[in-house]
Amino acid sequence: MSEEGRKSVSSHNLADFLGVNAWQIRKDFSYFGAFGTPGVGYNIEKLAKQVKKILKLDVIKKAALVGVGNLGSAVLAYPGFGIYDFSIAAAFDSDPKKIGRKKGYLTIEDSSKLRTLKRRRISLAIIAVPRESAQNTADTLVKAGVRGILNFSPCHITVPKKVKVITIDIAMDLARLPYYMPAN
Amino acid sequence: MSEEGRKSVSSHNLADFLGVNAWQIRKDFSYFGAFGTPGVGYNIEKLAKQVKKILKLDVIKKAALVGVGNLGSAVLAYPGFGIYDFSIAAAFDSDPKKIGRKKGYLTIEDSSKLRTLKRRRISLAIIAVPRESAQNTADTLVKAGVRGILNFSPCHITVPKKVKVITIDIAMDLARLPYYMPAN
DNA sequence: CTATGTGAATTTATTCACAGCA
DNA sequence: TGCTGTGAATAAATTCACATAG
Repeated sequence: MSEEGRKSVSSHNLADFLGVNAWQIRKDFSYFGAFGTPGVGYNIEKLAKQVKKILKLDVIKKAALVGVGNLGSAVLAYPGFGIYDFSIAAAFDSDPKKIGRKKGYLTIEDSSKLRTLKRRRISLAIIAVPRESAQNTADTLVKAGVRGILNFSPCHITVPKKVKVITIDIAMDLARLPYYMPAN
Repeated sequence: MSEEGRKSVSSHNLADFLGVNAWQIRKDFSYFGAFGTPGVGYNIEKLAKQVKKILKLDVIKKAALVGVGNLGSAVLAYPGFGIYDFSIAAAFDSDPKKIGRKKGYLTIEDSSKLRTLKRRRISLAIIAVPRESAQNTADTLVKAGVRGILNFSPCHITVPKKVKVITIDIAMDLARLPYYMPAN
């Protein structure tokens, strides 16, 4: 909306877009303070800034990718990170044939260099390695100071409480569909 | 647990595993009926069957993949579908260089053949095409009788009410991490 | 003695309705 | 007049506590 030159948006606009009710939008915002203008709506720039702050997206974050196979390559090519002010700042693999190769704007590094992440102030990582190596990779990442992990392996990963893991299990997401599909 | 030869599991076991409370497990199950044995717990085979039924996972489902790029290839190689009794039964691409090529156990078909899905009784699809073609692909899938779509493009897809779409936005999932990470 | 299943109590979330500001 | 922000009312989910079954 901001890119389209719009200046303000009402709770009703937002509600329609998201498929919820207007009062729900207002009530939710109100828990974090009052940042709208009665009779007008919410200033779009200001609202975006507030929401980013609430979601802790107000500092630009760098993420490392571990595993540059098919899935990892797809992550590197993913066009959607910019909108959240994220960037993939490093890519690692353990395959000697890949190490040193360029992939987009990044050079693939040896997985044994993961410990440099702390020095480079990279605190997020994406795990796109085979299931067998997922837990090992996670352990190494935690030692390297990583505090948030996005895990694409279909397995449970154990980490210290200070670290947050979000696992994306493609099969499980596919399996959610039938529940919402009408019979026949 | 079943594969490990265990026969029964208590609400407390399950709760520990999932990180919730035992009464929550029992209450949730109770909404769908009573299928435990007091003093013993839940029969594992029976429970799995019940849960699959509740989640509409009791019939084996076939899914089609559209877009065999990096992400699509990763989906084909994904080892986790079996546990939900799912299989990828067809793969499509619009790139002439890919059509006809084998990819694992599947031969890549021309996207213009998507309409054969109805005849082949495939009612689920995974969209792994570039963002620009996502809506078009979805429209074609809906015409071909598909009722559930797993969308990997970072964009909103509009479909008739009878069709369920689940969108996985990798960037958004990554962006969820900072909220749960302690400061510094 | 152990573990389920469920009413009742409690807590939390949603919805309403409207006062008040631009 | 249009839209926000919020107390109050309603609805829903969670937690407790215990009767009951193996």
